[in-house]
Amino acid sequence: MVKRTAKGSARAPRRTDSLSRELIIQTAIEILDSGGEKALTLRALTVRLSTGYGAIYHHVADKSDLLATAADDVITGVLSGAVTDADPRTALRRLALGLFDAIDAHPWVGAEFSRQPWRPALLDFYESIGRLLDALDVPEKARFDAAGALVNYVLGVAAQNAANARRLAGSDTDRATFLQNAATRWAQIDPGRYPFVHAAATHLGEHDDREQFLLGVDIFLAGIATLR
Amino acid sequence: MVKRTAKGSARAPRRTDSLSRELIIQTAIEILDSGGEKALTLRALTVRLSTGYGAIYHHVADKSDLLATAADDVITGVLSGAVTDADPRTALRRLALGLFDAIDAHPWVGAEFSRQPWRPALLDFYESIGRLLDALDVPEKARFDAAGALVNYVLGVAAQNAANARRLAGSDTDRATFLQNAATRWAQIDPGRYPFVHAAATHLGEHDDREQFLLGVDIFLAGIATLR
DNA sequence: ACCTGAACACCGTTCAAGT
DNA sequence: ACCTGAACACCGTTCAAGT
Repeated sequence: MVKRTAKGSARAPRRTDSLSRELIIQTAIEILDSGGEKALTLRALTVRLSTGYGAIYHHVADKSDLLATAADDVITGVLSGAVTDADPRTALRRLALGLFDAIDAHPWVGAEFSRQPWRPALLDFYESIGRLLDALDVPEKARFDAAGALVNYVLGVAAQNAANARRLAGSDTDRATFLQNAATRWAQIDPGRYPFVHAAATHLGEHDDREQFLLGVDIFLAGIATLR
Repeated sequence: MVKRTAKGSARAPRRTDSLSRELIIQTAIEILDSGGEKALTLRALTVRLSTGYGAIYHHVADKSDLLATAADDVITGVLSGAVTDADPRTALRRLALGLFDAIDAHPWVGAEFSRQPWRPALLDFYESIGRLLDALDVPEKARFDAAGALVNYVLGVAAQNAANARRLAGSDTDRATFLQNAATRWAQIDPGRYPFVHAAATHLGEHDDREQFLLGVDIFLAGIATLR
């Protein structure tokens, strides 16, 4: 016997969509995207969903479950869109760039996967890398280690992006002035003791994170070619 | 007028070394090494040093200052010991391995530097890398990006080591059974859909983190050689 | 089954008060 | 100057109680 909604029409019928795991996770993603990892608190979630703590814990094991699932959700679509019909080198670059862009747009995802690189959501990523290395004639044993190294590189960049985003979210300076500050600080470094670091400060202002990332991937691919 | 210590001899003269920034940081390092990042709380520090909160905040700005300085302290000696008289390739491998071993011994240091890769304590590291790339005839512009990529790789591995250590510290399973569990979980992955990942599970048990790290460095150096 | 919200056991940090 | 420790403003998580 389903009860009729006897009081459903009192007041403006506040949408009746009850709480669900999916809704909680989507809301968490919104909070994370707009305010960063620090902004996602259970309190913030209860307010945004106008519910209580217990309601959330009924659908979600704990906060780390919430964060991990949110990260999975963001990354899943990105990786499924990867096309692998191009030549292996191009496909690998595309794959790495796809992950870079997704993490660049959602830095908290980078922090999460750098903590938990073995999440099932990354399975397709590993599998694609492995197959592409195969296509590049990398021997089986080396393929495993090479894939690991490449993933470490990608997630290393991811973690740094996340750290940068956290720093920017904390202060009220924007990216440009942040880089400016960093550049001037680096420029003050003693050129006698640290000639390379001092010279590097020159390039800091004009450098593009995405391009630098891609150059790293290229170095990697060139190195992998020697394993054949 | 310096007061004479009139009551200094009452009871066993409990060593008179008063609190200092250095003592606080050394104690923090001990706590971090034995219990991981989670174990370092202000409470734990006050107990271990038998003092109050204010005493600590008198010598240290806040907890992140404490963590950063502790990480600096651990890494400083390691990098100053690096010898650079070997051929550049060997020296680079040695440098990377030195950082790997230090972070392997103190995983929380890896987490910290992956969050703050521009700490002054890493200056010598960057400088050495830059000079060695110079010795390898890498053009100046590419040298900057190549150094960044290499650092990203090293710190990416560092972050993963830290994450693994955190996971092991949390559970009561040791490293061997942890790898065992991971291997069996990976082996259950559908070999039809994920042939590479499934095959990789075979190597998981016999693989050595340090060796895999070094192979990554070698791939990198081989790739860098093509930039000449 | 699904939800509420007070309560609990923690955090880092501050600050009036002591010596 | 250096230290004490109660107090504050937060956390994540639990759980008796409601529907």
